[in-house]
Amino acid sequence: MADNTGSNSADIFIAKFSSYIDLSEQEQEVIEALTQNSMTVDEGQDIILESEKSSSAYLLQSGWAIRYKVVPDGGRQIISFLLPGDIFGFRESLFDLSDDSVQALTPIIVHRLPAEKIAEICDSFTNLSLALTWARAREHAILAEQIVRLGRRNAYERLGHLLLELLHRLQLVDKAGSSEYYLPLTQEILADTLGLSIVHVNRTLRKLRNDKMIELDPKTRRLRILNKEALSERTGYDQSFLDQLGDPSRSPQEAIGSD
Amino acid sequence: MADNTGSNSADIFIAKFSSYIDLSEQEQEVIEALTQNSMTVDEGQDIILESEKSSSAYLLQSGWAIRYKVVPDGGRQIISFLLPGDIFGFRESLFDLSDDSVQALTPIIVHRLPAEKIAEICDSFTNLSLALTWARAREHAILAEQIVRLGRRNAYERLGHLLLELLHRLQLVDKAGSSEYYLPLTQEILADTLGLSIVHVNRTLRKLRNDKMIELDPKTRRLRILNKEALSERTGYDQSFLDQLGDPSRSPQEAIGSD
DNA sequence: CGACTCTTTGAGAGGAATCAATGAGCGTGG
DNA sequence: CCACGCTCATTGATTCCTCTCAAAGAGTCG
Repeated sequence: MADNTGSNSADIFIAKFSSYIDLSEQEQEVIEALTQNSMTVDEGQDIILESEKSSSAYLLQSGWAIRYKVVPDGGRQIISFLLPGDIFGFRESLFDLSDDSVQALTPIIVHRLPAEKIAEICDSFTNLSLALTWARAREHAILAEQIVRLGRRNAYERLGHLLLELLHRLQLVDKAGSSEYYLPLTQEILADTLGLSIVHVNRTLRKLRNDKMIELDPKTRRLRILNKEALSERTGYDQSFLDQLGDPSRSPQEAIGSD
Repeated sequence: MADNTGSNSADIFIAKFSSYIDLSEQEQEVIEALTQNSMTVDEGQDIILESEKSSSAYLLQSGWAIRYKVVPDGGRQIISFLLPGDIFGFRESLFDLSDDSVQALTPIIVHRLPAEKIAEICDSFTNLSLALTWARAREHAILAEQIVRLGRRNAYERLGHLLLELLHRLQLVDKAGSSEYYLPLTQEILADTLGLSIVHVNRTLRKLRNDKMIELDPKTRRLRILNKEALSERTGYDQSFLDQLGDPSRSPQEAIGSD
């Protein structure tokens, strides 16, 4: 799935689904058809607003986005990150319940999918319907992990755990090296994700650096995890929770290509 | 728990789905057929174990259960509560990823549904497939709320907010009065749900009592919320998040995603 | 009447928030 | 070209929310 010459924008989705489900030629063509017309959204722009009922689903081709909610006192809680290859909005597109908002963290490219289209496709192609169900299950597992992180871990563990999860998820779509990746998050975003204050995120990040767990240059935004084993151990990160969500037949290492 | 006269064990599920989706006579009969053979699980027993791959889904007829995960240090985080009318295990039944466990908090009655059966039904009955999708969306909204609760609220708000959510969810299945219900939770369960210590839950509960927000008798386990408006205001509880999940006035769009 | 489990209280420790202020990098306009 | 304004990262000082340790009621069960 190298994204060089002759590569297709559908590849990332096909590769992702194929890791779990066998798609027929025809089904792959359907995905290709869906990813022909892309739209871009600027950094900071909302794609789905909390109250607005959207009737589309989206395939995220590139860039990072967040799903978030605002609390009465003005605070914000980030529910989850959306990374390349992720699908979002399909739940809201069915019922009028987009209870949370989605915002681009970087410029992103998405493919919009009208609700009718999804319904149509799911009716005709069993495996695509299954792929959608799988994507939902995956999302659920990620949310459950986020709940554990917030409920039962301290700041140090939360941060380290999140950074490991992101490494892992990015590797599944070839967007990370074996232990480093581009992390386009400000400390404020991290704070709103982990239920911490910005100040405390800053201090905890320093601790991680002092402990030689990570290297992070605020300029380049390049994050390197120096000791995955130690950090996983220290933060209670269980790789298997995402392994299940990737390719069961091959080891995760194989999926890591150059980036 | 089971109502006697002429009422049917399928009623709770039919009523729940009907609040959002119009089921045909035939579809209602399918549900009735599914709820004929029930099994009971004792308090404290696990229904789905973390590692064990279960290939069934379950309809929860009566009683309370929790979905939880254990962390390396021995702690436990409760992901969500399962109340009468809820469905669980259907995600795990499709893929081998039951990443969390389910345990009965009270004696419960469930109806087991083999995975093949689900697939079969979803293929044949569009609305039942839609109902399942709806149940998943509902669950997602509840998890998102839990994330906000853990990430951006203090102990007082977390507790009050949870008690309001439970009141609301129980009302949707006729298991609560206008402002009171049976709460079969120990303070330890509350602590593991809200990411707090038992001691702090105890103190916060007392504060809620002192503030005349609630009445709770540890003996009878009867909870009464004395001032819903004040408590909602104080804890940032937004009733609409669940209203959307049970309000019959909204119409669903098209069918999607058979499984 | 012990052995449990669950609740309740007290005291002290500590993790994380808040308040406050400085520095660094960047784009824009005078 | 440099100053001003903006966002983001950093650090110090102080406060406080929540945890941990400890121990004592209270209800239940055999």
